[in-house]
Amino acid sequence: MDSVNLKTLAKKLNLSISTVSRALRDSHEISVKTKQKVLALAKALNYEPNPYAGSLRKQASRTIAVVIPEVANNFFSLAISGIEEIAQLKGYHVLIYLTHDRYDLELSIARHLASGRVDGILLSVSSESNDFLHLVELKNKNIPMVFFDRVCEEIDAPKVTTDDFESGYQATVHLIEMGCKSIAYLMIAKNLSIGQKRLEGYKEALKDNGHDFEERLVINCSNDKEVNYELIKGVLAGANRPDGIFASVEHLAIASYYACKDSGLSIPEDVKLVSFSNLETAPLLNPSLTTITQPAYLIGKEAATMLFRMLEKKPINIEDQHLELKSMLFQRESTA
Amino acid sequence: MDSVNLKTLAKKLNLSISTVSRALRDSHEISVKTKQKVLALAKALNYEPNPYAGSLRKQASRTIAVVIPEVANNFFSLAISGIEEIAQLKGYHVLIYLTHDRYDLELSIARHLASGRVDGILLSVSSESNDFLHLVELKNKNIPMVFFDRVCEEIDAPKVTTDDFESGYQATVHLIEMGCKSIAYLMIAKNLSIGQKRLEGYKEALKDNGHDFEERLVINCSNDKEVNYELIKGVLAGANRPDGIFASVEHLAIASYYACKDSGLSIPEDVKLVSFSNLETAPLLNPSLTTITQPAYLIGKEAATMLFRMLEKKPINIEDQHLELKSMLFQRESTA
DNA sequence: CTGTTAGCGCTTTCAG
DNA sequence: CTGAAAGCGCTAACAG
Repeated sequence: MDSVNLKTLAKKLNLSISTVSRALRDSHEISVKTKQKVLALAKALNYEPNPYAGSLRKQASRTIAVVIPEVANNFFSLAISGIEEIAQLKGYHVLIYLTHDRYDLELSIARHLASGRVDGILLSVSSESNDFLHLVELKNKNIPMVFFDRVCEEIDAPKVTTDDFESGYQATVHLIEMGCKSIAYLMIAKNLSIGQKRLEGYKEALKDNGHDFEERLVINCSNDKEVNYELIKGVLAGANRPDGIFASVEHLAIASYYACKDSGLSIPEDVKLVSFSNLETAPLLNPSLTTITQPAYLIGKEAATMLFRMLEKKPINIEDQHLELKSMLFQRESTA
Repeated sequence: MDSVNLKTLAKKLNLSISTVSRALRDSHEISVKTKQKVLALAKALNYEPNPYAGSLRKQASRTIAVVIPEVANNFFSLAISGIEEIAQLKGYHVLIYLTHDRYDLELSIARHLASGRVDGILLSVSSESNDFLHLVELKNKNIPMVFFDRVCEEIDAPKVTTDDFESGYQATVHLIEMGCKSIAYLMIAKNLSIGQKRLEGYKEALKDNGHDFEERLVINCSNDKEVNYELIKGVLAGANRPDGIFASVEHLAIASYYACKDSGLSIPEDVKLVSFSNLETAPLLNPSLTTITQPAYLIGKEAATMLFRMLEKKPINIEDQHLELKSMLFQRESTA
């Protein structure tokens, strides 16, 4: 209860609360002398305005929410870095919410965020969410929202992603160039846009290179790493096993790695592996691994920047409604 | 301005605001009938209480702050996961602040947090901070605070870390057992407790195994990866270059990796490398790398649990004032 | 240039 | 069991 507030300052200076308030906000209708006195005392007493009083009064919290499936994943870690940097620059605070890819959590978080706790939201949808009414509701509350990476196509809001189609295409071409005849595509939860887009790139690349598309080579993976491991092992055990694997996300590459190893297959001799991965060190640690690296940090920054444009009521160009940033094919050595 | 609040509900139900408020908090002095009516309407209208009004009134925000050097680092990502999980369980919100290892940022963040924005703080100090007055001030404000990983020894607050001495010892013994005669220790910014503790373990292990400690083999590294790279290259170029490297943090291992490569030295033939790393995949990707993995997720959980004990005014056992969790030496193959 | 006052949405005495 | 009223700390009309 020793907290110093406007009242404390006002009393000590024999001024009214409003004068002190205005002095601190450097209002032009306060004399320089008074301002100095107020500032001096405020500094001396380490005055820090109560953020919640301000938020209540102004109906704005200078806080944004970042809602993501998980953070123990290089992509999201880097994205958060980018987001936090922009937020700090703008004087905003960042709340983190993890959905663990669970629909129920995403739902309750979304519901809660309608309370006015935040001025804006950066969201990457969870893989379990088929239904997105909760997001529509949020949008209807007029809370600015930007999707990043795992976007919700059905909602009209700015989106920032990688060039998923293009990089799916590149990855596949890469495997074909390495001599693969039969390439498996490991797909992340199939209601995610990224999995779909990358799949389309994969298909197109096959077509353009005279390879037949085979349904059996599209492996629908889940969030359960054990299950995925078994699934991949099954694929590798089959009669006409693939000689190339394209993992659409990092943890599927890891599962593939184990699956190959435990099946007595070596990478890249028996099976060539290319994967999305934001682990910059992966190809360093293992030259035989080709990765597609997303500009995660940049994606975070761009998404945040977009959100702040909305918060500042600045217009957003139509071509920026869906920003697609280029990913990079990272290949340490040619392993022909 | 379409937000539904207590007034809205009260009006529609011909009840007073206070009755509605009490009904929603399930107060025993409200009739079951009224409660049901209120709850029903609240649900129908998607009522969400304004968090800032509550925080202002109750002088408590159900929010904690996590202040860390960076998030694009597996240790902190995992720690955040642990923290967030506990927080969500307790119905708390999590604010993230990154210091980028800069003292000035840590200072201004600490200052701000004295405003009452959060009920408690989880902090990992930045490597640039020699001075910790700002943290003392925070403590004097009686804001519960728990240090994790990079702790501040000088402040009397609960701490959660790994067994840094022990694992420094283990890592060194490991290198000695691999046959190293001359082991370099790459130390992170020297005012960090973790670097010191690990160094002590290193020294002790040398002593216990009849190796002389050489000052020149303790390399004081910085936060600048380029600089570290050059530093390590210099060490490797010297006349009596080390045949073993113990990297006290992950990014120093990566720098070593590059430095060895570019010096024409191979790992582990010429130089054995052991490093702290929370990249579970590192030894998988490269079997020659031995890592010490911290239980990052657990550290986050324990630190958060401790903080909530403080928030709930529960006593903390003296032996828990500094929790040291065991790290694991992760070694894929014996590379003798 | 400064002060008075109302009110943001909520909880919580205090009255009935 | 329900209502009236005060007040958390701050901002912003409105007065002077």
